[in-house]
Amino acid sequence: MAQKPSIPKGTRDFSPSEVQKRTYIFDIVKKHFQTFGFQPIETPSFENSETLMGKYGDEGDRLIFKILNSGDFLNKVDDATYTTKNASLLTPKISEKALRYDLTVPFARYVVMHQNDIDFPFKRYQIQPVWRADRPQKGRFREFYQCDADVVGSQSLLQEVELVQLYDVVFTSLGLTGSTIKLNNRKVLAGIAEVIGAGDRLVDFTVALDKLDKIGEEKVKQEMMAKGISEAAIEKASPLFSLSGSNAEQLRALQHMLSASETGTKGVEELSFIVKSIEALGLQSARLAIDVTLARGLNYYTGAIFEVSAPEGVRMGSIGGGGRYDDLTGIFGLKDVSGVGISFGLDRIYLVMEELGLFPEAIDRSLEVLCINFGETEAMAALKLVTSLRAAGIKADLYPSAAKMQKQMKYANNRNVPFVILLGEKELADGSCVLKNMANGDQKMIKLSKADVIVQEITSA
RNA sequence: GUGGUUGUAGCUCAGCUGGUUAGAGCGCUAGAUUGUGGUUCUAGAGGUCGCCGGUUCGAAACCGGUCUUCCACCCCA
Repeated sequence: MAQKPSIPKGTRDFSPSEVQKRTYIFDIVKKHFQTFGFQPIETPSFENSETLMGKYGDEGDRLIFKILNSGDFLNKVDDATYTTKNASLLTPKISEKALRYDLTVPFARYVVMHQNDIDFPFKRYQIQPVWRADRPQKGRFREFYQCDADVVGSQSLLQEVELVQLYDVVFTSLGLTGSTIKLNNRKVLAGIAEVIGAGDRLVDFTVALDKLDKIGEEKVKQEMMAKGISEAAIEKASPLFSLSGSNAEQLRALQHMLSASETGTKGVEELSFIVKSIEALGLQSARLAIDVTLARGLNYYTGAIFEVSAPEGVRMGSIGGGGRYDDLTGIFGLKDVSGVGISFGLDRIYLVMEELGLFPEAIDRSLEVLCINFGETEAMAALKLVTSLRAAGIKADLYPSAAKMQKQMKYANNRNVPFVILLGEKELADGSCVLKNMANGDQKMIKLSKADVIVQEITSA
């Protein structure tokens, strides 16, 4: 007896209607990337391990899927290394390649390798799957698509402004109105840490601060304390916990608080520029909100930080994020190339849209008309008709065998086909066919010579 | 990586403190209906109870392991 097949945890199969819906999202996103002047690139599914390892922190290294070397790979390991059973020592000896963990690091590698062929500023977009050996949860998979748009080679803050616009346009097009684009700046965070005297604890400070909306003020303070941040420093930072009001009000408060910090002041200026520009330009449906508690990975961001949260009432983590990184290509030896990018969490966007019922109803209409098969001679005539309908761009098909009519009709019904054509002995005799509207049951007799009338009926429905 | 949770028919799930041949709804197949689907009625097919091992006269149920699902943490899209 064959074993029941299965797929690895955290991976998914996509059925026809799911693929259709995903394609719908992809197409909208791509369309807007292109209207903003971004160009597509693709990179390999797997990279050399050195390219990826150490770029995402220890946690990241653990989550990278390593690919075992081919051949008799254990033979090449010396006994000493082998017997230590130390994964971090042994892994580099038996694995030289790893699956892509995100699109940003491979992109940095790409820019460095192709720097002579690229005209800067380079605006590229990339939509490809990435893999993480994470433990799956809702909206969290081990294989998922990332969808990034980055600009490298320009320090202008106008790029940040445009990326906010891009988020707005894409989410509006998808019908995901009412999403909030949260904005922060790494320099502001650094400034705060500096002013309160916890400059050396920047990462611990921001990681804790990032959890404010989730675990509350008290627990954040506890966590900061546990990480060794002094009580006095936490006391100085406490105005942050109750920072509220409009973007302008928050900016004023930050400006005041950070006046002693050069970095912090610079950060506030950058935030102000983006906020004012967006106010002047206007957004279609999204809201831009300053959120000083927004931290994100922190690993390579140096300026603006973005994060998009799903519309109110949907339980889902962020559906997009990004930021400014001043020295991403530096790790591969190319200095002074500033970049800024955003990412769309397509799998999560899909889940949110499904939950809110935002996909167009006709999206999985894979067939617009089905011809019933009445037998050899009728089928020939039907196929001729189907051919001309297809030439006119109609998704048409002929049932392949002269099965019972009930069966054929049921098939049409299950496939959600809006029209059925009946071309049997009677119709063939006077050169016509019957076009049946499956939604209301109406039937029309139409001459076979007038295929354009049939096309008209189908497309206008 | 830590703690918890889930797994029974194609799908959604019942199945009592262990006790005959494991059930329902939906779906599927066939018929009522020899040129008409979505409604109705009738009949039928379909399950080594996730997998491996253990306890027991007897396990879907109890125990151990493993895989999977979902959740919280870590981290993140």
